[in-house]
Amino acid sequence: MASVQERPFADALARLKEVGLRPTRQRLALAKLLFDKGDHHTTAEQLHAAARAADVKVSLATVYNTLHQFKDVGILREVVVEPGRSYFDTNTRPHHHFFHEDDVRLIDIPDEAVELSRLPEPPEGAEISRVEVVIRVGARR
Amino acid sequence: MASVQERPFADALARLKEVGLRPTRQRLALAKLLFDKGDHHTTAEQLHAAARAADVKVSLATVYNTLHQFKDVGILREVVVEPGRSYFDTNTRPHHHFFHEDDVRLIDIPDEAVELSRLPEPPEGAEISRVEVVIRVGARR
DNA sequence: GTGTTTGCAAAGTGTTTGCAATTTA
DNA sequence: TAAATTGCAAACACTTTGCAAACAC
Repeated sequence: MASVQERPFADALARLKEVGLRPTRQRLALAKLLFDKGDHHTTAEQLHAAARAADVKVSLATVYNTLHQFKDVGILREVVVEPGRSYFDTNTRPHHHFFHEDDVRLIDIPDEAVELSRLPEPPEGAEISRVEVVIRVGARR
Repeated sequence: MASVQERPFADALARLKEVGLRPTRQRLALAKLLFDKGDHHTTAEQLHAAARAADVKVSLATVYNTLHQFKDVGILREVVVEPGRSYFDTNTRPHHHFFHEDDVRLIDIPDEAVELSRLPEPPEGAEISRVEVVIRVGARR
């Protein structure tokens, strides 16, 4: 089966309204591309390409802005694993990642597949905002 | 006490010879700045500034090249936590990091302070090269 | 209408590279 | 002296920004 998500009719428009972003043509189109086909990871360039491929006219600048707005309202998560390139993850639930160093690609690890049985105290005056586990993998020699 | 490390008289020259890098004036100076004062994290800019401050003339390009050479021979580790900026860690032993999002700073977590009691199988045909845990922290509200 | 959003092109940041001059072995 | 390294400046990749035109409410 294709992409039945938690919310069966996950509607881009409703989602934008929910988070208080004006549903402009560009934002709607990008939201569709991002959220209508299951969890995945994208870079700005990739999303921009996907938009072009879908005959959606959006400037790269808008793609960047939109990705950050989506991140700011919490419907997207930014993952940094490579110098000079940001990945955005449509899965905002707690989970971790494989980073395949050969084909330069992120793969989700379900939260339950990782168990952190001991964590350090955060530094004085600080509190933990997120724990990220990245497992770097490469082709088996 | 100051910085008595594993190898008491950790000598920059010896270290470079060990890894097969010609001990040039620049590399020696950078190695001293990096390894003579205990484990820490630096960016290229920071190291360049430290060099200037110590009256060592090195170009930024050489700092970048040197950091990567040091990384390639395994005496430095690259840590990516922020888009658009690489940190280099003089601690190459297994360990993890706090990333303080307010003052944009890495803090070492000793390996024993984190216990990963369950790890997923790597994807088909791949093998794990490293497991990185980054605990993002912010000021307590 | 009014405030928001877009797209463009320009600017910005961190990093890499080509190459002649310099240094090291 | 042959090979490696440096520094400069130019090039790069990715990202952000300023601002006038277009759009949403």
